[in-house]
Amino acid sequence: MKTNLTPKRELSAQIADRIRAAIIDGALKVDSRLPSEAELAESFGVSRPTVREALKRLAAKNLIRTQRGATGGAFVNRMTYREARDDQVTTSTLLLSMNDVSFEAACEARFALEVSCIALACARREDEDLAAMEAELVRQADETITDEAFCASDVAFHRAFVDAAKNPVLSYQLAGAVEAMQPLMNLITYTGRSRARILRRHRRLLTALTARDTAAVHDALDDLAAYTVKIAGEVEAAKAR
Amino acid sequence: MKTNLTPKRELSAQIADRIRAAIIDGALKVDSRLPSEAELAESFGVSRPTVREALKRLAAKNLIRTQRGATGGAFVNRMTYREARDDQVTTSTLLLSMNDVSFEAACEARFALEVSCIALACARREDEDLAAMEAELVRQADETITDEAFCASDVAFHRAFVDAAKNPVLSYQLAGAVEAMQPLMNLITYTGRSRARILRRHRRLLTALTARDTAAVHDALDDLAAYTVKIAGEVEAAKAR
DNA sequence: ACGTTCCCAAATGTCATACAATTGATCCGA
DNA sequence: TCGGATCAATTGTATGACATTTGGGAACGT
Repeated sequence: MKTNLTPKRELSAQIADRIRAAIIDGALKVDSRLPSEAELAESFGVSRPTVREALKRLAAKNLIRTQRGATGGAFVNRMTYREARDDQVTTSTLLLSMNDVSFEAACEARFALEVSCIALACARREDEDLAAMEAELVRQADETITDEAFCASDVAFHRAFVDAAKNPVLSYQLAGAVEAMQPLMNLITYTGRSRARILRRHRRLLTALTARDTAAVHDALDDLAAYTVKIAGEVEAAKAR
Repeated sequence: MKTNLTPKRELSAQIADRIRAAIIDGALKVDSRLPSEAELAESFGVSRPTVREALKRLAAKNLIRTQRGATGGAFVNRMTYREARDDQVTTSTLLLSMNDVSFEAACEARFALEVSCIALACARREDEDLAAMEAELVRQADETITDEAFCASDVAFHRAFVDAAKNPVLSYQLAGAVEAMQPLMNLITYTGRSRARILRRHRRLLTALTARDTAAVHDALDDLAAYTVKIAGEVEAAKAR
């Protein structure tokens, strides 16, 4: 972590890269303390503000946390599923909103990914998973909730389905894909009829999952994907008028 | 973006949050220029180093880019698939390495996710996709390459398969899952026999994709997943001795 | 000997200022 | 008109100082 810094790129970026590399290859272990800012500044031959900029870059990525006081300093942060997921959601959301990805493409990816946990979910789902999904269906049946609340419940329903696969890595990956879609889904106005149809398909999915019937879950998901794209198209057509 | 800053949290973090929120909700559009550091410092009532720490936090997340010179400044960055993917790979890699995720769980998630592009890949694969995969098989057949090179080619083969689905959102999501596994895969020593068996399964997958036979691709993937877990178990058992 | 209080040292957080480096724009001259 | 020197704006870096937080230890009293 001590080779010379080139004057080409920003020093703070190079220093951040060095420290990140040290964390990734295990030279700096979780919860270990980095040298103080003054020591880092001297060892890299730069000023303290430059070191601080480097540390802020790492803090922004949740790689380190800082603590003030006598025994304070910068510590290697244990990456949690929660932090990683939140990060991925905002990144995915921005990616979709900034690159005018078509609703169809995003929707296609989202439902395709969800297919990947069908087999595992059917094999491992427990009563509490079914209960969580059922609770969301109750919410969705309430016709007085807003479109945003309906969408949020939709997302929660699908996340509960994903969690039923009982694989945290899979949950983490899929949470990003599913939640990143929500802003796009929120653009859709849900009529009473479309809500009823979505609810019916959700119900069908839950029933199939309860029966551990992978083929039926697959059908329900495909059906839901097709209907989602369909009403998105209708909304867009209506907006064009 | 101008409400008062509380003295509780670090000022640079609060400022970064404000600007990030402005970007996410669209108040700051892609490629638009932020006020100069001096102007931001004055408008937030803080010093320039503090503003710079905030900007570095945003730069670390690829939300902005900075440019020196007369017409320079900080600009809202268009999030690219490439940047988002690289980010996700390092995050996923750290997540796996720091939380002692079992090889089985990670492997299960990885292959489950790959299943999601079978249908699309079979429907849309073009000759160039097949050629890219074939090229990797040639590399893997070379018995003189290192284990690391073999793993890298393995990853490239699967990425080519994913790309055949012709959905950038899907490619982005799966690239993270597939590439994040590479460090774990690198721990495995590939004997001549296991390489031959992996190669045979890869060949089988490619043949099925060429024929657009979804069921056969599915079988090949399942077979590959099972074999990967099996040799990982053997390697671990060997290490235990 | 024990507990409480107070003070201090170490570290991060913030500020002010200055200078260096870069880069597009402008002006001027041939 | 074109080319080049100059300029001004902006970010990058350095220096030094002070504020704030926080744990630990010394001093003190009981």
